[in-house]
Amino acid sequence: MAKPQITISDVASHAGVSKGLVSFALNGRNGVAPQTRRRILSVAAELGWRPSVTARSLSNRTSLALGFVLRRNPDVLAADPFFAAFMSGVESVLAPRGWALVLSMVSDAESELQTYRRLCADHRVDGVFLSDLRHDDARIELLRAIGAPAVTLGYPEERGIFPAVDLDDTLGVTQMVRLLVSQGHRRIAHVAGTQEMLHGSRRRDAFCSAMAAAGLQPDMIIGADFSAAAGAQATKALLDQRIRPTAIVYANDPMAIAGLGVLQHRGIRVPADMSITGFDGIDLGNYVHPALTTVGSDAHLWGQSAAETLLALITNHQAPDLELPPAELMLRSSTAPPAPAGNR
Amino acid sequence: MAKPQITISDVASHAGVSKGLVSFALNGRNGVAPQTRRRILSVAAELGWRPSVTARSLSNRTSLALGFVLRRNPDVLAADPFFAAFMSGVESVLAPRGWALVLSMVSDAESELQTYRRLCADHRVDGVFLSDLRHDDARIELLRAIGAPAVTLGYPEERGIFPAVDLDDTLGVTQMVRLLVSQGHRRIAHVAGTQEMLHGSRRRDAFCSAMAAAGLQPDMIIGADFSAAAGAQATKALLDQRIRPTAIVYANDPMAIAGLGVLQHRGIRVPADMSITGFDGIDLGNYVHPALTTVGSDAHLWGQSAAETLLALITNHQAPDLELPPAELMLRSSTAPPAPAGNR
DNA sequence: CTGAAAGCGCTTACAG
DNA sequence: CTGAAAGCGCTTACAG
Repeated sequence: MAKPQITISDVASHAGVSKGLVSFALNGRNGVAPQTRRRILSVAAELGWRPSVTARSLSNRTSLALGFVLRRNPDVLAADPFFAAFMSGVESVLAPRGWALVLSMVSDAESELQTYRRLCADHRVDGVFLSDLRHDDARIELLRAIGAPAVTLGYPEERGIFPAVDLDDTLGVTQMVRLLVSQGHRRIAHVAGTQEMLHGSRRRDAFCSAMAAAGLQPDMIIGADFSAAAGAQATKALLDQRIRPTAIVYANDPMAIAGLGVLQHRGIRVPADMSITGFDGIDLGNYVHPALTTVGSDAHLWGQSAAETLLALITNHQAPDLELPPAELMLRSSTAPPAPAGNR
Repeated sequence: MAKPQITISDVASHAGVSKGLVSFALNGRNGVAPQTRRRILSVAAELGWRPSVTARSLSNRTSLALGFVLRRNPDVLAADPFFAAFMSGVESVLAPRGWALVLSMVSDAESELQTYRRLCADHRVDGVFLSDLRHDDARIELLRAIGAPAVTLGYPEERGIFPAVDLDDTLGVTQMVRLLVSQGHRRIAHVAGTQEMLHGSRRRDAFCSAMAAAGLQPDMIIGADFSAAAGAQATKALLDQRIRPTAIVYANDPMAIAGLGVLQHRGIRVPADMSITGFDGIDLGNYVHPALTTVGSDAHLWGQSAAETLLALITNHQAPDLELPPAELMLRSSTAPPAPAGNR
């Protein structure tokens, strides 16, 4: 990190021009003779000049970095495949352009807001990603007030403030219910995710609608929080009811896998005695037995699109909403027609 | 991100001193009368002054940020609980001090080196974490040449270049083997992790030593790469051998969970017919059936300690190696004495 | 099309 | 103990 750093002045003197011109050439601004520009650029390349990000930031009030702050229980996060894939998508657009990703992990709402505030006030980032949208999400108002560019993953309650990159997850729930209904299930339960989160309540609502559409009562819904522990708990509660469901639609895969563990523990065969479905399409779901039927979304693409949208917003001061292909049903082996009534 | 930013000059004029003095007061350098310092600090607080990170970086050649570059298959990463917990540990020391974490995800060795080089050359970070150490790890030499402060997770092959924060994982393997042996197992297999990685080969070596110590041949070792897919594959290979093991020690939890799926699929009862053990202590392991006996390490503490060590290295230009408490055996339900011979 | 100069907001010798 | 000034490495009006 020492190294006799070569600067714009070196390039300027070697090329026999002023620093200003070098800067113009570098940034592709017009007002530089094509020939001069070429000369400058080649000198810069020869010298191996890397313009200082810091110096540029100071003049520009720009940082060439994007921010991501994650408020999550580490256990839930660890089991969640979303972020690794999402971030590799983000990186795939940032790296080639020389941008960086600043990541923060926080545990509560207060430090989450604090972190966004700090990141922006310190000009550490030029824009931020907003994930895990919640009802009455305080982050939206904060960032609007600060005037920070942001992109939301999915639509927030109030649209139009920031561009959204959306990937529909309700269709998957609907398809799941239809699948189960078509297999003959009538008593279908739902183990819901955190209801403060938009995607938690959205999946639950989609479940209710789909049930209603099939003429069924969505009366077996248990609240959980996306964690494996809660998934197991909810499953036990469901099994202890007087009337058991014949199928369970979980709001994410880790809860489904934990539920599967409970079912196996109680000697309930999946899918013969009970059908289950997950949500997210995590890799491990492919390898449990039976392989988990789930809904998979392309998190890598999501990250890529969100990064592109945010970059566009930063440079153009506006960017359109983007609708990604909806999450797809991944039919595997964890559902089957319900056992004949006598078998229960 | 607009906001009429208040600067050191504002503070200086309000306090009736020069910018230099404000800077001295802020940075706790001596040469400032205690009373003056107090006045300056209180004016700064009143005005709500946040010294510009960028400006400071430019003068200082310092960035107040640490770098983490991750080279991983997103699928493997997603199933790995390590990084979420590790990073929350890192964050817990960075955030209070106003430092940030710059995260990169890359897929191959070349872009990994490239990323380290860029991060350091651009002064985007003041130091970096080195995880997933490999044999002949090119990153070590690169960072040594650059002169970048770095801390390694675990000891690299050549010690003493950078401080290491180590958490022994061989003891856990040894205990695992001893446990199985004490339960009567003799044919114990190992599904190994990526051998280019130090922790992959280290766990394998520990397995061999422990077997040898028990007077057993470590002749049932299958190579895998820490992914669930490879874990399933390896398990099938093991089952297709003429002589089957009675227990399988997996190098990580996702492989063990995938292996469990294969065993269940083939109707092999765990632990009655086959004992299995994992490694890492991921949350989900608690909820599969049977709950996975594994070895758990405190990744949060690891992150915290690594961050502290790296910060110390940056400010003091040296920091001692740190040895964390070894990973602990988490005894759950996936092992039992082998079935009587006739039962196979 | 090009140059000289001021400015971004800090830090740090150098004088006093 | 304190002030005035130069410097970090860029960018950007402003002149020509």
